[in-house]
Formats: sequence, structure tokens, C-alpha cells
Amino acid sequence: MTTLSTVPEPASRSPKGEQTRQAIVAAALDLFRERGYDRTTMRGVAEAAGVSLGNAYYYFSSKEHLVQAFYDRVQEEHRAAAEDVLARETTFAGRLQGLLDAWVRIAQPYHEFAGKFFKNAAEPTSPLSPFSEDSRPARDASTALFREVLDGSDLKLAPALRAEMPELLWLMHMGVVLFWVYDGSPDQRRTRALVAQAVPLVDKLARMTRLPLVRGVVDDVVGLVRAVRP
Amino acid sequence: MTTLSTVPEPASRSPKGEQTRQAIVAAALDLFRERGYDRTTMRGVAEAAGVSLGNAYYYFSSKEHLVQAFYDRVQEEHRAAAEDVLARETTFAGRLQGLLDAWVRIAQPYHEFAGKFFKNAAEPTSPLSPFSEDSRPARDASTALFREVLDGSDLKLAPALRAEMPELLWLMHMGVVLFWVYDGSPDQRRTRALVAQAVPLVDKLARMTRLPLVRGVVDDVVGLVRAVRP
DNA sequence: GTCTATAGTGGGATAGAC
DNA sequence: GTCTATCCCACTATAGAC
Repeated sequence: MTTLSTVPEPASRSPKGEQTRQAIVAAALDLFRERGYDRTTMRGVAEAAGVSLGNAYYYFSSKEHLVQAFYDRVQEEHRAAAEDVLARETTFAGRLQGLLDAWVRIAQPYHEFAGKFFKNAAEPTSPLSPFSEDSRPARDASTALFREVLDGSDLKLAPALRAEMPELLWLMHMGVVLFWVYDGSPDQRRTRALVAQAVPLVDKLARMTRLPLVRGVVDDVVGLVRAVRP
Repeated sequence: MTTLSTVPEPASRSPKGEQTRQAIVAAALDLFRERGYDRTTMRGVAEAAGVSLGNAYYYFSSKEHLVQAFYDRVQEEHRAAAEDVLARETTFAGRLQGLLDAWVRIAQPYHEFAGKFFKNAAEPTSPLSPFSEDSRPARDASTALFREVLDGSDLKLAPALRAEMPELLWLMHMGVVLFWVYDGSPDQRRTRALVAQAVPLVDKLARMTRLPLVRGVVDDVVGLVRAVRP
């Protein structure tokens, strides 16, 4: 969900209001984790935060807007984790796997209820959609992370592919997120297996792109991506 | 959305009940088309059908279950179109492209409407999800269609891949549906471009799977699919 | 600008009588 | 199988305290 997040909140807010806002967010996240999204009521959130229902709505104009807070938290944690990974790992596979693993680990506590409000992000016209204009900053930030995965690594790619690769890796991340949302296995074991097996495969495929036999396919893929982009 | 549908209803139902059921479905489809999914209420459906709210719930245990009626309509049209295509085309690429093109063409009139309730189907716990247990019969039926694409074609595949291929093609179909839902271009032009370019690429890749150099990758892909399946 | 209290409305879903 | 009555809760509205 990292990349579904909106951009960081503006800086200027009164300390008092900020405190109340944080209390509401904290209460909401606790309740979401405890009872899931649907069975968490705005009344419950307000009560747990020690504010009135009206006040909760003063800060978050709908229950869905509280979801933004969740996005922001996961994104922040992922960004921090990514810094460690990228400072540590030098191989392409290591960096990619590190990033994706970190995301799965960070998002895990929220898995159960994440599915419940996933639909907010899935609605094509929603600003929470990963492909929306509103999400562009977050999407660009996430894509930049994957560009770093490439820049700091040992990977050599066919040049035509190199330019498209960060976006393709971001798409892969979206695929993992999608899989994760639907993954009902304990501790999202299947998603972890997916990442563990897909990363070496992608690594292998990427390294093959400079073979003569594969060049034609690479050109096709790049052509497809470019033809299909809005 | 074809493949999100449930299987045809069981045969045995009282004529009385069946009539009521049909009235509710007809009213629901009218209202969905007129005002969209969200702004159609169960009260409105019940009233338009001339039954009580409670009675509507007797037949459809949730609003989402009413959407199945829409799925069934599209699915029926696609199945019929598929028969023509599969009787006519003999190449793998021709059969695959025919099936996907037919789906895009059939679904086109519903594009706007589909976007509105797509989020409901995207929810993992929803019975409308293509991966739900409720959708299994429809999913199996759709997969069988893609198995036919292979069976009647000239394509030779690496044996290990052959067994997994129908399901992979179904996944590809889901990818096209996903892309289609988000496609805001006029007449879903981008989706058509996607299909037109992806099919030859898939065809080329499939034919490469028997090359020695590619065998390792094929095994990896098959291993990945098997490790990751529920 | 922040917050409370209270009184609504609308609509999804259910219980239980008939 | 059908209804009526009811619950629950997201969400709105508003009047006013600090």
C-alpha cells in the first residue's frame, strides 16, 4: 500500500489540533487492527480517542479518509526500511528482494483489514487509486526507490529496457501488493514465497536481456509498454 | 467480468419464487443501468420489483449478490462468441486474440457501469471476487475456455508448462480485465492495443519455451506458479 | 480554530410473525 | 415466501461553549 499513499501532510497545523488528530489516528489504527475495518465504527474511534463523534468528522471527513493515515504510516516505515536495505545490499537481486520483503513485513499486521478497504484504492476514479493523478507524487516517489535499486546495483540491462525498468519494477511491486491482498495463507506465506521465487527469476531474465536471442523480445516488451501507456 | 460470474442457477425452484426472483433481477439491472451501483438502493430495487425489502433479501442475501445477475449476462454472451471464434481460428495466436477481443467488445457497453462497482468485486472477501469460492465454477469454466484455445491450436509447449498454461492464460485475461477497468481512453482503445500487442508477444514467448536456453526459465516459472498456488 | 452535544437521515441488513 | 418492524451505523446538521 506504500505507493497508494497520498503525499505527506502539510507542515502547518496547530499543536492542539495535531494532537487530537494523532489521537484519532492512533485509536483508528488500533481498532482496525483489533476488529477489522467493517466492525470498527466511527463512534468507536471517537470514543477510544476521547473525542466526540462530530470532532472525529471534523478531522476526517469520512471513514475512508482514515485509511489515508494508514497508507502514510506504512509508506513512512517502508521508506525508512528501504534506506537500510539500499545502504546494505549491492546486488540487484538483493536490493529488490530487500525492498519487497520489507514491505511485506511492514504491512503484515494490517493484512486482515487491509483487504476490507482495498476496494477504496481499487475504484478507478478514486484519488486513492495507485494510478490516479492524486497518487502521482507517491507513485513517483516509489518508482524513484526502484530506480535506486537499479542505480546502486551491478545489473547491466539492454539500454532500451533500462529507461522503462523502474516503472516495470513498480508495476511488479503493485502485483505483489495485489497478490498480498488476496493472500489468505498464514503470515502471508504465499506472498513471501512469491517474492522469494520471483526476484531471482526477474534477476535472471534481466541478465538475459542482453543476449542476442532475447533482444527481439525485449524490444517487443518495450514497444508494448510504450504503446499502452496513457 | 465474464469470469467473475457464478455458474448457472440450479434447476429446481418453485415457479412462484422464480417469478419473484426474476422480477427483482430485472428491477435491479434497470436501476443499476440508470443510476449506477452505489446510488441504487435495496429499497429502490424492492419497490421497483413490487416486493418488500425483506423479501428481496430472502432471494439475494446482499446487494452484491444482485451483481451476479449482470455477470451471468456478460458471461453468456462471451461463451457464445467464444464458440464462433474457436470454430473459426486454428492458430494459437488467432484463438487467443479472438477470445480476448470478443470479451472487450462484449463488455464495452458496460464499461462505465463496471468501473462503478468494480471496487466491490475487488474486495478479497467479496463473493464477487474472481478468486472467491463463489466464483470457482465461473473461474473453472473460463479456464476451460482457455484450455480449448490450446487444445485446438498448433502450439507446441514445453510439457511442464502445458499443464499450467490454461490457468496462466486465465490470469492473463484477468490482467486484461484489470487494465480495461482502469482504461479511460475512448472505446477502451488502449485495452485493444494491449491485446493486439500482447498476444503476438505471448505467442512468441510460448514458442520459445522449447529452446534449450529458455528451458531453465520455464522451469523456474512453473516452479513459481506451483509454489505460490493455494 | 477546536470541540461538544444532540438530533436527525438514509440505507444495508435481520427477526420474527404470518 | 412474504411481510412489517426494527437495528445498526455511516454520515449530516446545527447550535453553541471555549
